[in-house]
Amino acid sequence: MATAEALDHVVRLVRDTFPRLQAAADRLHRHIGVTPAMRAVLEELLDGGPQTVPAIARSRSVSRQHIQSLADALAEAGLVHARPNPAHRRSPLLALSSRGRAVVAALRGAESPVLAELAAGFSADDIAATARTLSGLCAALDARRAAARRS
Amino acid sequence: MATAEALDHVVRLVRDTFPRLQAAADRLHRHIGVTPAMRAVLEELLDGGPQTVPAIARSRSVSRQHIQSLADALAEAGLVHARPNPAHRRSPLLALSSRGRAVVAALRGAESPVLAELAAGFSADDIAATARTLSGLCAALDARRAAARRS
DNA sequence: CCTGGTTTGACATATCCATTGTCAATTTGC
DNA sequence: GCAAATTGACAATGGATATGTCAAACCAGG
Repeated sequence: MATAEALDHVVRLVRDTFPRLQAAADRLHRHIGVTPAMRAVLEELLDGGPQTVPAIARSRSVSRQHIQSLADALAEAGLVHARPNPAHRRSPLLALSSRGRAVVAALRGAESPVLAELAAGFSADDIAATARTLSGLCAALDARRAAARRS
Repeated sequence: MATAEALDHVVRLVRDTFPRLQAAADRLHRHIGVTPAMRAVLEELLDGGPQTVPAIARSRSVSRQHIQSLADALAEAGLVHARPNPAHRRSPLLALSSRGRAVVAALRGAESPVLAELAAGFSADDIAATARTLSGLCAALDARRAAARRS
């Protein structure tokens, strides 16, 4: 079992790492004309198929209003389109357009050599342990948050 | 050596984890009256001793203007004070006030039981591997950024 | 059916993090 | 000393995200 101090260290590292990742990805996104948040929506649609705005918001634990504004921007840019939702007249399903698919592919393609270069510096075991830790941490934080919300 | 795919997974987890950590910390900070970014400055001063605004900005790789505005707010709140800098007349050293020290202590004290609870869910080895990975990742990203800036 | 609670879209407002740019004062390295 | 880098002060901007409100649509229980 880990100590609180060690976990604290990890928490701080996550906070340090995040803005660096954002900065590294930023030029790329700007160049292609999407923001990182928009990209996250595109990837959600790619991985999870067509979904409604509230469904995406729930899956990312953010407000539906925020996703709505991203979705509006993506629709205006022609990267997603709304298709009628048989299950709900007012809430259309968002689906990637072919341009949207191309944008995700372009982003991933541009990143993959960088990731490969960075990956060379790490052992597969450490990376696997990191993934375990972070996904566990996400789950634990979600559970706490749900508990807090109920009370 | 790790694969690009595995590292990509970790990158996405960092992006998922970060806002959850922010949200978890937020109520606490709001309650005490500092923002997470202000807290980071306070901790930098606690760990690194009195420093100038540009020094803090460099250590966190953010713009000095941003740190300046946080420092101004902290000074107004009485959590830090400027003391004359023997090495630079225009650029004072920021130091924690006793109230600032108390605020950091209060934040840490409030967090530590939560951290301990969360830490129980992880093995010490995984946490150590995670810390290694993230600090390596930060260093690699800093190096890339420095290289990009020079060119 | 119909009525009440829940979900949704649309719109407005606010907060925080962080950047970039500019100017004048200062410091520093040659 | 003088040119180049550093610094503080101010301004503008942008992005991620949260809340709050209202009206339309949906769903489930009588």
